[in-house]
Amino acid sequence: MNILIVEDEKRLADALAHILFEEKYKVDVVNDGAEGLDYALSGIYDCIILDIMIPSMNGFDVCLELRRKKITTPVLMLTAKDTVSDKVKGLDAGADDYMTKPFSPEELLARLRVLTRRRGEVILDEMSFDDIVLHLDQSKLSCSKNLKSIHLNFKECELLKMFMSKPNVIISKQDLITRIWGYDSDAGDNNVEAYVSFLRKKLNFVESNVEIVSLKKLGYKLTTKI
Amino acid sequence: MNILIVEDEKRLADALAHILFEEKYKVDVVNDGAEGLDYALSGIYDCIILDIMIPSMNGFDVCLELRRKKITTPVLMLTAKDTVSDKVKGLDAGADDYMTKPFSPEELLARLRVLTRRRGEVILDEMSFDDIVLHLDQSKLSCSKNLKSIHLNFKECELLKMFMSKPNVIISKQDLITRIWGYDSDAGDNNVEAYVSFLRKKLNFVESNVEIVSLKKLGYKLTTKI
DNA sequence: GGACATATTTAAGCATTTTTTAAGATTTTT
DNA sequence: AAAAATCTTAAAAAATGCTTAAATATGTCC
Repeated sequence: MNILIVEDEKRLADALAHILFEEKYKVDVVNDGAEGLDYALSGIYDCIILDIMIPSMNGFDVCLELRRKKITTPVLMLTAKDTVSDKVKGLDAGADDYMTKPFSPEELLARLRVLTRRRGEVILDEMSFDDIVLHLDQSKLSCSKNLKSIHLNFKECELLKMFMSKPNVIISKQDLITRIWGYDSDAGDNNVEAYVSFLRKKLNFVESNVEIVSLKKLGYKLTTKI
Repeated sequence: MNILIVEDEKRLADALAHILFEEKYKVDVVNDGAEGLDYALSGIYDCIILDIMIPSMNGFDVCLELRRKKITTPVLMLTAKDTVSDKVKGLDAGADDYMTKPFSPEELLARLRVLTRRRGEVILDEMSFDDIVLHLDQSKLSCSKNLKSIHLNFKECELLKMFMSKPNVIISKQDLITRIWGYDSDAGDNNVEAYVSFLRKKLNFVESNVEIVSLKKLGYKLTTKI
């Protein structure tokens, strides 16, 4: 899970990053509005925590511009501006939630969970596609036809999660690397290839009807056989 | 826009209903948890405003049960319970937002707009012209008349993208080379010709009404036959 | 701290697909 | 009809991807 923090108060930003890191999020921190917009436009984040009063471009405008460019990444505004009219302005600029400082870390984490969970897979910590079910809480892949199941390790699980969140859509290796290994990792295509190979073996083991198809130069997609 | 209010304080419920009615929402009001769950299970609402301390079944349980039954209608919890742990409990029970009483109607309306505007709606990554559709997220060309479709490889896709972004306009081979092969590549006209030939074969395969016409010495353009 | 299990990365050889090349056929222009 | 441009295709070359096994790294238990 990748989070972008756009916040110019360094101490707060660091504290936030630390809290999120403890919760296993991957975190990028940026101290300036225009730069934040740049990062956010990459579309690789699962959520953006956005301050309003920041250098070079304010949070409202960053958010408006993001939405204008069709980036739908959830935005949580976190700011000292606590009047009702600021809240309305922020939410109407396209933010998905609005919290005022000082804030409770517990509440922030809960609201972050809301923004990063997908509709429909709220309580049951699992995703499904065709005949496979990915049990996120147990790191387990199973096939609903024959009830076979097998344990996935962390990276396999992340990878399958990405595929299952966009079935039938091509996802590039670079996307997978930045989302799973991190944008600054030195993992290469072969890392992805190796893990895809592991996953295929496990899809095979549970005798699923689902497969990972590769498209040269483009990436991979999850589809059903036949 | 249909809103369900589950709230046992009649006066508050009425006031809320009135505010929402003014904003052109259609509103149903229910005063009891179990009944609220029943209504909510219908799935017809665009948002549910849910109190926690209500007769017969509390709001947390209503929400949990809704999610367990795969109802993804957005839930906004509106309650006097204002501790952080209540907020966390509510949000983790599947609520999408949590407001405490007393509340500002303006803020409530803004948060309601957030929940009812369609976020995360799939942005179709595709272009179309006449009867063909280029699915960029699947690298696939299809014909809307007969639903035939065929996979395109990387360069074919780039090429067709260029043509479709400027239908009926002549694009020179040199332009195509610099855009697709790169300004410093040593690809020649024949490379373009070969790929145009591949694309024509595929346009043919899907029985499209669209063709790539070549104009000697000038380049190519995408047009409709007949 | 060491021994073990598990997870991740790396590397190499092989398989497959894409891309380029080139040569003969076809079309258009002069 | 000759010349130039373009089309089409096969097959050669290059790039990309697959799959392993072995090498590292990480974590856990005693």
